Amino acid sequence: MYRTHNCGELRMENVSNQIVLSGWVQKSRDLGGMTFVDIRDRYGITQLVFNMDDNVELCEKARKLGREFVVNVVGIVKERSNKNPNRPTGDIEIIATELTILNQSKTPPFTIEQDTDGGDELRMKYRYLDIRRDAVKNNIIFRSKLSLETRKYLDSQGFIEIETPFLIKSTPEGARDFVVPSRLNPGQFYALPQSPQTFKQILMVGGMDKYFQIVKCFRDEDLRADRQPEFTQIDCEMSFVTIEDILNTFEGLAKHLFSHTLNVELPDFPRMDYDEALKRYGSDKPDLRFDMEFVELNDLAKNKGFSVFDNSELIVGICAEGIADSYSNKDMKKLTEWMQRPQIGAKGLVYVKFMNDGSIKSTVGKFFSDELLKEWGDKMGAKAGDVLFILSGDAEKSRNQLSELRLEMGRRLELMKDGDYKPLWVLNFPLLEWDEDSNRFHAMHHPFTAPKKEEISKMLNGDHETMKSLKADAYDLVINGAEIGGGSIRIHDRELQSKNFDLLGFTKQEAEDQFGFLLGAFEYGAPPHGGLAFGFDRLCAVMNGQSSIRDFIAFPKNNQ
RNA sequence: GGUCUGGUAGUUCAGUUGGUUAGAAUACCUGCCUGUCACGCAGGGGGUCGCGAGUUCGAGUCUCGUCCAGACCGCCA
Repeated sequence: MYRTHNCGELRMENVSNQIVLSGWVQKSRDLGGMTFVDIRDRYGITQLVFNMDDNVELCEKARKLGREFVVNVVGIVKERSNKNPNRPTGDIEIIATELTILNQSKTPPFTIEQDTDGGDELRMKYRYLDIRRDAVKNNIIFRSKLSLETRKYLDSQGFIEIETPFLIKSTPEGARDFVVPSRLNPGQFYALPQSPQTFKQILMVGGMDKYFQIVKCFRDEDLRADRQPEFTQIDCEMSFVTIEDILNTFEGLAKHLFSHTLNVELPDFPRMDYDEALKRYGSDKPDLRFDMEFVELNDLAKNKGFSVFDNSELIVGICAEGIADSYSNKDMKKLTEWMQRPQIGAKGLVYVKFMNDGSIKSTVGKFFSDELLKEWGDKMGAKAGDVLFILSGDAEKSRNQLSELRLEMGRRLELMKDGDYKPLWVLNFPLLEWDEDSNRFHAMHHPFTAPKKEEISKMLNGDHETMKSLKADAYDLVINGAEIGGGSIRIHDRELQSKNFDLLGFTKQEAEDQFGFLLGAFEYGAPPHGGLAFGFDRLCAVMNGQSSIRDFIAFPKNNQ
């Protein structure tokens, strides 16, 4: 009648017409011959009822069950009769003949239920109790399924899973390394890999054309809700491929995973240039579950006598639908203050309300005529009832700030719906990023990323400004505004790689010391190659509509 | 490293302009009830208000310091 479950609180087995249940029970009440034992929602039934009938001894035992016990119950299953027609049916009744208490439990510090009353700190301290909760357990089961499906798909595509070392030589740039003292070389340290990047490139030189690994990576940086210092990547690399091959292969992986774990069939992923993403959404990882695109107003708002706008590099806005009448002046003031918090740092927030009665209210109403404001509205697709939010100033800053506002309005207007998945490839990232503080270039992706083919000559001969504009064959997969993965075509030529290290401020000696093994490998006919890595924890979280990755990790790190 | 928010019963929280013996819900214990399903009823135990100093006749409440937690920024090639 019931199959055996290995992965639940209750293990059910048929034993000669009897059923044996093992697991945790939570509460019980002696009901004079019948004991009700609540368990957590599972198997689609709301609870099990252990019917002890007139077995006084069992009743006494069951009665003593306090908050959490591990029990073995032997009994016969029957569908519950339900005398109250208003109550839902489907409960299962067990006519119990034996009840063995396998172990007892102290009163748990928080309720072990779907909606627990435990705070984060408490749940982490008693993670072994927390994991018993379906909310966490199902996540961890999902994670297992996801890694299994990843291996199935990549195997079907001819990929080979290869392990790379964890105790390695430290590499500079990027995040801080975790270090491990070396016994054989006192005073020296191993580093833990921030990613298997160089190893997988060496595997390409070694002819392992399609490599993958589900691998732990380590970065000694502060935590976030979607960031842990040790995290898991689906790390991949392929030889003799174009960007198109890589995108198609891993779009295929993403589709396979959605299809085989969530039963969601994703349409082909749209693609967008990095530059376009910034222009339209102010972000290199736009959340496409809702529109609210940026509209630039320089031509309609600049040099019309409002000095703040006149002195701005960019005037850009978004249109939030249907809130003109519901957002009071006070709400607007609060929103402005929210934008002015140091974390966002907007100087101010201009709004134009198109009221439902046809009137227009705006913070800049005395500088611009209603006709002109109407023109802005038309350009931005505003209807009666909508509000324009406008920022101005430095182009990059304004776009960043407006992007935060866009997401906030998306949250407030509940435009990000559960079960809605909007993937996006963001393409053609810049190769280099100028860092004002250290007065040098950083690799936007990493130092092994290749410039686009047509940029190579510029890269070899160009001046400083040219370097800033170089584009790379680098790409990110974004789903619902979360960066799920990224990768690039790599440099496979020793000279070009040396030039790149040079641009990044490495001396010849440093490059040789740090990456000599890779440069050396390139001299033996390194094939053109490229790849990418998916953030496994984030993928789990995004697929389940959760913003924190913590509950997909059995033993997440606490903040120090 | 920075900004902000918080720390009160096992737990989640409330606590007014500083003013009797610091409350609620839930959990826990005892008894009653028994076809319940957030069962119900009656009773009970449980708090160094994070820690330290200060102001005051009087501090959970105000000030300073400190510790811890969380969010965000920095950081995350």
